[in-house]
Amino acid sequence: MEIVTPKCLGKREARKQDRRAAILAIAKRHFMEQGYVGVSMSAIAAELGGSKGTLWSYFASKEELFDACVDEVTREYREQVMQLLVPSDNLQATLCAFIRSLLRKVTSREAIQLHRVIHAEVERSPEMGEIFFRRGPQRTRELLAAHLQDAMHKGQLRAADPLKAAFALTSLCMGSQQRAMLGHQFSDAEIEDETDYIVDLFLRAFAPEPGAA
Amino acid sequence: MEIVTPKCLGKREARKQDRRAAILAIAKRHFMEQGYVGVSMSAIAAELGGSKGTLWSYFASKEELFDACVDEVTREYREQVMQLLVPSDNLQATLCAFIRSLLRKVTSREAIQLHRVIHAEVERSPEMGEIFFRRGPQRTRELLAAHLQDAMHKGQLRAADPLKAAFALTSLCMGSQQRAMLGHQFSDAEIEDETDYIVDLFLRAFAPEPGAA
DNA sequence: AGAAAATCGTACCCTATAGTACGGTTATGG
DNA sequence: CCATAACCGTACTATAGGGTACGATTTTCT
Repeated sequence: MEIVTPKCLGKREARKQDRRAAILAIAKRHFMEQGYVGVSMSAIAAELGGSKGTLWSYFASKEELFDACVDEVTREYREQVMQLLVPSDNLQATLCAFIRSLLRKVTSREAIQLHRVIHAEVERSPEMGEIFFRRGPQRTRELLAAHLQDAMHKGQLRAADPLKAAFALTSLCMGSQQRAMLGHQFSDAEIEDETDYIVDLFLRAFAPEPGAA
Repeated sequence: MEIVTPKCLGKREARKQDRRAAILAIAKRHFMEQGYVGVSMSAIAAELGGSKGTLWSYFASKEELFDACVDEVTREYREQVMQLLVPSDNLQATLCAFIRSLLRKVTSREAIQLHRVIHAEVERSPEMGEIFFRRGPQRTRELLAAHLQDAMHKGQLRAADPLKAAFALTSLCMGSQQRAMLGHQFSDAEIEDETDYIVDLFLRAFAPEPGAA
């Protein structure tokens, strides 16, 4: 039976996995750069180097390949965004670092492309949007919320619903994302300015109330 | 009869304009609902009722027709959004009314579809995004900024760059738009809550400073 | 009425592209 | 060493869709 054999794969199996990964990598790049309709299976097969029959032996249709790509890209994206929050003892510094990273991330070319593709796909399968939202932006906000709640307990911020506060803080970055999605390229200086502005605004809005202990 | 015919067009010209408008109306609906690639010229011609030749006699290509549609839709959209700010003597009430309308607008089905289509088109013609941004969201912000500047002069808000403040206020609505673009349907109650939350947050962040005159 | 413009219906061309078929070839495993 | 699974190359099918051609017909202008 040998269930616990993580890798006692023969060369056959190994090669198949490599091949599948190679196909996914190529397809991912193409789909993210040119969208679903902009990419032909023939083009992918051509770059892959083999014959079209081989490609179809791994993915039975264009849709199946595309779905696999979206799965992987969203997973990677989420994992990257989740790492942006690095706690420190200074609240303002923590928030600045987080917002700076988040702004960089959401205005990056790859994020723009991913959002574009996702948005286009929500039409075809509406549940995908909800899935993406819950596993992407929502998780980030939950993580951030936990941190804000800490700060609230410490009296660094006024008491409030931490999830809504996190939603507000990240929403403040969405204006920039909108501009990015409409073609604007942000410079480092712009990111820096925007970061400071957002954090300052947030800290004012959630400043501890004078009367509180 | 001659009811002050602003345009002494013969029936020929009149009919041509009607026809053109009819084509645009049909094409607009199709493009907004199914995107550029999702619509075939044959389908538009079929719904129009005539022959394909006629369609091509009005618009020389699919791209030309599409561009005309985007022009019109963005113009309508902008005009509608520009009317959302109705000044009153109560700042909070004014902002609430504006934000409520804006949230409703940016989460509406038609706005979502428009943004989707625009986003998809930025790839093909990057300058379109910039044009849309300047004539759409940016104009709204300028209008709002003028109003905020008034409030700042009156001491209802602390002195600050009004355009950046307007950008922040509208950014706060973008989180909701993101959710809408990912498929979430907002209820009236959600809009109401979100409105109150955003305006409260904004007013806290831009509260007049204690030391000021 | 008669010329001119627009329209119609329909058949057609051309290209792109998803997906298939198949016979020959190479690598893998036992 | 041989059976077999994967692979290759290439040619092929089928369909969709943008765009054209053209003769017949209707509508409008003068």
